Order: sequence, then structure tokens, then C-alpha cells
Amino acid sequence: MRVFAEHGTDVPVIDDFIRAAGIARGTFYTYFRTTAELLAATSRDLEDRLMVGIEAALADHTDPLQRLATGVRLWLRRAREDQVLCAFVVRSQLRGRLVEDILTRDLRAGHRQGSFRTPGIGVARDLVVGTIREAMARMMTGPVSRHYPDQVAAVILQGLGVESRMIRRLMAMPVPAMPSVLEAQAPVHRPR
Amino acid sequence: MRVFAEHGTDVPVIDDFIRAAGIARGTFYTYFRTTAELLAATSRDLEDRLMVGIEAALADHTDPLQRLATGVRLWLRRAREDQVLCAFVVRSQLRGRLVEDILTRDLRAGHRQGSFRTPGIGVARDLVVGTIREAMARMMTGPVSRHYPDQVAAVILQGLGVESRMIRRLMAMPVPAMPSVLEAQAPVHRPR
Amino acid sequence: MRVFAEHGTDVPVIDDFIRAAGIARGTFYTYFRTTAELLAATSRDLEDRLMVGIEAALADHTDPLQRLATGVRLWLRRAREDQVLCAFVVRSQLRGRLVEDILTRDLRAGHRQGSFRTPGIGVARDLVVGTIREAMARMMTGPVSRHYPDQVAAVILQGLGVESRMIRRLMAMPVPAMPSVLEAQAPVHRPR
Amino acid sequence: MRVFAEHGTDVPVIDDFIRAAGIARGTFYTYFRTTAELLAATSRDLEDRLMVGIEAALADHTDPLQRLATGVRLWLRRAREDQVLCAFVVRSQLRGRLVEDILTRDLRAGHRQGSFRTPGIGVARDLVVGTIREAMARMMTGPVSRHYPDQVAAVILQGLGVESRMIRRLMAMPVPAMPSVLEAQAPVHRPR
DNA sequence: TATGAATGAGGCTTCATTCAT
DNA sequence: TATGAATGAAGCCTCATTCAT
Repeated sequence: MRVFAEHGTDVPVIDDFIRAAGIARGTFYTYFRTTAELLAATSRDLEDRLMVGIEAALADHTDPLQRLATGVRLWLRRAREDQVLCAFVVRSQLRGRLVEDILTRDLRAGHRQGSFRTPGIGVARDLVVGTIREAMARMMTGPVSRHYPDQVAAVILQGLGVESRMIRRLMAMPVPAMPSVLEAQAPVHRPR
Repeated sequence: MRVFAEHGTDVPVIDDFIRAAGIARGTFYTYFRTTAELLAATSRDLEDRLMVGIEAALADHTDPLQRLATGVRLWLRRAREDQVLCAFVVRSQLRGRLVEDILTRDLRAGHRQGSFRTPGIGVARDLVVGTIREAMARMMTGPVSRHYPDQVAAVILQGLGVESRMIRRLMAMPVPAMPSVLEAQAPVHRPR
Repeated sequence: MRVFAEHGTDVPVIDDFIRAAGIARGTFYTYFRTTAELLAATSRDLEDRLMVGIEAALADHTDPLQRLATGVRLWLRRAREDQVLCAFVVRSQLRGRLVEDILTRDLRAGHRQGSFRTPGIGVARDLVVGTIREAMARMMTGPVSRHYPDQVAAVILQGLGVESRMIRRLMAMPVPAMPSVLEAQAPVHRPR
Repeated sequence: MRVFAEHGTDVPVIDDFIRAAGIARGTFYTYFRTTAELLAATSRDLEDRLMVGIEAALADHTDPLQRLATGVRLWLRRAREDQVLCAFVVRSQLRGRLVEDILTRDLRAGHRQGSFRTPGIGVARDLVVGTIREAMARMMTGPVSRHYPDQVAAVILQGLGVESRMIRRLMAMPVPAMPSVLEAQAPVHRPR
């Protein structure tokens, strides 16, 4: 993830990975055929870790509005602490399946119960995903205010049609802790 | 632009351009030193055409809210008609200076006069840029409803804190025509 | 043998053998240092089986003309039943010592007693070996008539100067059975 | 041709060719994608030169027996003077279309008019091709007697059923000169 | 004696860049 | 100013070989 993130416009080459991993050229090919394949595996791994962690933290919440508000705040706070994560997500055009599924489900539920008011689910999703991505692009290039994550979450909710008073109340709530232990639980990659 | 747009993850190579342009290898170097230089020139050209066109259409408007609403609608309508444009912008991470300057100016002005209510200009800008970019990513991959551009514009305005009634009024207004003649006026690139 | 035979122009690699044999990479090196060494062992093994079998079938014959006629017929009949054998011999440029020795001895003896009339032993050997090889190349690529082996044997004898009447008589003789048991007796390869 | 011929068991690598040709690595790929492609082109070129030369020398002859006898003698004499040619043909398993076509035509015609007596055209062809190839394999490894080419031609004709007296008469005839100028007329290879 | 992950030398291929015409 | 063959640096990939288990 770090190698992918650190490389700017130019695509990282296999040499970068083997140097970072401290392995031999040939060893790379025992596990991946191309860097694209490695990118896919890394994305999947990242999504697994991050989204599973957030889901665990949201275990108690059932209200879609609260779930979404808390989920976005958790994601952005986590992102703010990790420029590498931001760079990776921004560069890799990550659109994890798990992210899409959970987000869409909550948007739909919130729409049904009248928490969100947008011209459709798709548009709502584009607002959420696009704004978060742009926020990560900003956090990737430099430090931001401690309040930035919640400010972004607030405009997102505002864009979804949530009332100002409710937004203020949601932002006043404490965010649950993300089980950091999950960070270590990297799924083992099976050699090809 | 088409060559840049059509290339997915992998960066296009000089060969792609000379084949598309029907010129000889050496001729490329009469005009550009690298593909990065060509990309910069293409971006600048695109920005010139698009933003100058929108500015021209907004000539009459002075109210920042109206300017922003109309500008976003024009941009998205134009984008909807041109998948290549969308792909190019999404892929090239284009952040034109002109776009940033005009957008920031209008956001600031609108904020000052109370039209927008967000926790800051930066957050507002991230919402606008991120959502538009995501919308273009969607339009890049397939056709969308005729109403999609205005729906996206509506949630953006909602995210900026504009009242629903006002949004409806703005969306009901006709968009001015973009001087299509500009499309043809590709600024001539001077050989280096 | 099958792996060597199936590979066309390109040389087979160790991976091909371990896959075919169902053994691990490292196990190969317990028995052979290189694929060339394996090829040599395979050739020797093949020669042992084939030539020893033919010699056994020729045990009763002492007349060099009859020995040669019968030996060639046996070889070609055996080859006709086994495309893999043909491919292996054609591809490996096999020139077994045993084959050369026995063939040369019979040609010389037949020459001395006036059965063969050629400008020399070497030329005779080239005719026999070259034609048999070419016949195997033909049988390697597809099925041939049941009579093909004997037809090839006939032109070879004709090339050696044997009279037509004698050729007909030789071809009318039944070929002795090759002790098929030998087929199974693969000499055990001693680990290095 | 020289590079292909000089390499023994091991396949020549692109480096061998660029060194022999005195060109840069990349230049190779302007003309050929693989060494196999180069081999094919070289074979075609060789066949063109050699067979066209022999055909020119046979221009006066119409009798299939005389054509075949002279053609084989010319081929073998030419081969005797050029170990590189021999090595190349033996190694490349060359079976040029032109060779096959002309040979088959003459064998068929000779068969029809009773000059050849073999159990079939295919068998006759295998005898001719196989024996010539084996002769070239011999000439490839070392020098042979001045008479060797004609001796080989003689056993081939004998194998085709030509009478001894006739063979002697044919071998006594002088061989026509092969237009050596053709050697220089290498067909130009078009870049891919 | 079998295993198979790790190794790195050797060969392959692309592609930006030059330059004589 | 256009052309396109030639160039060679840079990165890719295979595969023979080792070695700890």
C-alpha cells in the first residue's frame, strides 16, 4: 500500500515492491503475475480491513441516518491519520464492493424512512463517494484541521437533505472506537 | 484527448498518439517533448474551451448563487454529451487553474452574502468538485437520465446549504446557450 | 519421453517434467542435474528397450540380409504403433550407439557376402538411417497405411541393391514377435 | 543462417543475432518479433535461393529421371561446399514448399513413365528426403570424399528402382552450372 | 529422500529519443 | 518541417538451482 501511495503520476514498478518487501525479483512472481494483480489484492485487503472495522463499530446502530453519519465520520477520521491510506485510495480509484453495498443499503433505508431527501439513490451515492474521495485527496497532500473530517461529514449530510439541527446533534455524538486489532488481521494471500 | 481518455489504468505511449494523429514518430517531437507535456497542453486547451465557454454564457449573471447553479448545470450538461470528455477529466485528475479560481471566487462571494452555509470555503469546494467528478465518472461509463445533470446540481446546492425552494426555482430557470463556436476554436499549438 | 516428444521447437523445461511426473521441484535434482542428463538417460533407456528387444527377436537369424530386413521391419512396425516414440526419436536426433554398431556390423557383413551393392558402407548407413528417420517423421504426424512399414523397408533394401525378387521373398516372411515383456523392464535409474 | 547453424543443441538467442548483424537490440524488433519468426524468414529465403538456382540449371531438362538425378546431385554438391548450409537445414527441419512441390512432381512423372519403381510416391519421397538430410547431417560434421555426393545420389536412384546401368550413365553426365549470381539476390525483408 | 518457497542470472521486450534524409 | 529506421536504457519475466524443513 505504501509503495502504491508514494508513487505519484508514474506507475510503480516491480522493483519498487521487491525493494520495499526485501524479497528477490523472482519471488514476486510466486505470488502475483503483474503489479495490477497486486493492486487488486491490496485493494481487497484494504477494504476488508477498513470496512469490516467500521461495520464492527456500527454493530449497535440500526438507524440508517446514524449509521451513515457515524460511518462517514469514522472513515474520514481514520483517513486523516493516514496519508498513505488516502493516497492509495485516491490513486487506485478504489470502489470496493463491500463499501458500495453497505452504503447503498443505508442510503436506501434512510430514504425510505424520510431521513434523506435527494432526487434518487444514485445521486446521493455520487455525492457521498465523490465528496469523501475529494476530501481524501486533500488530506493526502497535507495536514488539515482537526475539525475537517466532521465538517466534511456535515456538508455530506446537508447534501443528503438532513436538517441542520439534526446534523448538529449527530456531530455532537461521540464516535465509537474502531477495533484496531483488526488492522493486524491481514488475510493471508495464497500463492498463485 | 480521446487517446488519453480511452486508456484505462495504463498510461498511453507516444505510439498511441502518432497512430491516432496519423503522423510520423519524429513529428511528435517537433511539438512536444514528452507525453506529460502533451497532457498539460491538452488539459489547458480543454479548460480554455470549456471554462471560457461557460464564462461567456454567464456574462449576464452577477449573483454568485445563480452563477454557481448555472455553471454547474452547464458543465454537467456538456459532460453528459461527451463520454470522452468525462473519461479525460476523470483519468487526468484535471484541476484546471481557471476552474479553481472562478469556483472559489463564487463560493466566497456566495458565502459572504449568506447564500451558502457550510463550515468553510474549502469544504464547500471539496463537495462541489468531488461530486462533479464522481458524476463524470458515472457518465463516463454509460448513459444517464436526461435529468441527471440537474439532479446532481440540486444535491450540490443542497449540500452548500441552499434552501429547497430556492433550488427548485434555480432549476426551473433555463440554462443559457454555450457558444458552441468555441468548440472549433482550438488554440493553435506553437511548435517548441 | 512423452514430455520430450510433445515439445515442438522449444526445449522442454524442468517444470514440464515435474508436472508430468507429479513430483516436487527439488525432487528432480535428486536424480538429474540437467534436462540434458535426463534426455540422455531417456535415450539410453529407449535404446535399451527397443534394440535389445529386436536383438532378442533376431536371435535365430545369422544371415545379415535377413537380419537387416527383419530388424528394419520390426523397428518400423513398432514405431507405427507409437507416435510418441516417433516424435521422441525425430526430435532428439537420437543416434544410439547400440543401433549404430549393430547396423554397421550387418551392413558390412552383407556387403562382404555380396547381398548389398552400394558405393560404400557409409552411404548405405545414411540411406537406412535417413529413410527410417524420415518415415518416423511421417508417422509422428499422423496415421499411415498398414503396409507403410514394409513398403519403407522394401525401398531401403532396393536402395541397398537387393534384387526385387529377393525383396518380395523377404517381405513375405513373417516377422518374429518382439518380446513385449521388455517394454515393462525399465532399467531403474540410480539417483546421482 | 550462420548463427542458426553454429548453435548446437542450445537455441540461439536474440543477442547472437544482433551481435552477428552489428545492430542494436531494439532494431531486431523492427523486423522480427521472435527468433522463430526470423528462422522462418531465413528458411524461406534459403529455399528461394537454392531451389530457384537448381530450377534454372534444370531449365533444359524435361525428363523426370534426368531432372531428379541432376537436381539431387546439384543439391548435394552445393551442400558439400557449405557446412553452414548443411547445419542450417539439418537443424531447422526445413521442408520448403518449393522443394516438396518440385520433387513430388518429378517423382510422379517418373513413376508414370516407368523410370521409378517404388510401392508409392510417398515412400519414394521419404527415401529421397531422408537420405539427403542424413547426408547433409554427415557433411555438416566434417569433410567427405569428393565422390560422396554422387554416391549418395546413386543409392537414392537405386532405391527408386533405377537400373544400375542407367545410374552409371546418369552419373557420368556433367552437371550444369548453378547460376551463382542468384546467391546474391536476397529477397528484401519487409519490416513488420 | 521429498518438498516447495526463495533466489537471481539471463534473456526478452517496450518505448522514449535521436538523427540523417 | 516531416519522416521513420536505429538506438539502448529500463523494466519485465522465466527458469535452473539452492536449501531449510
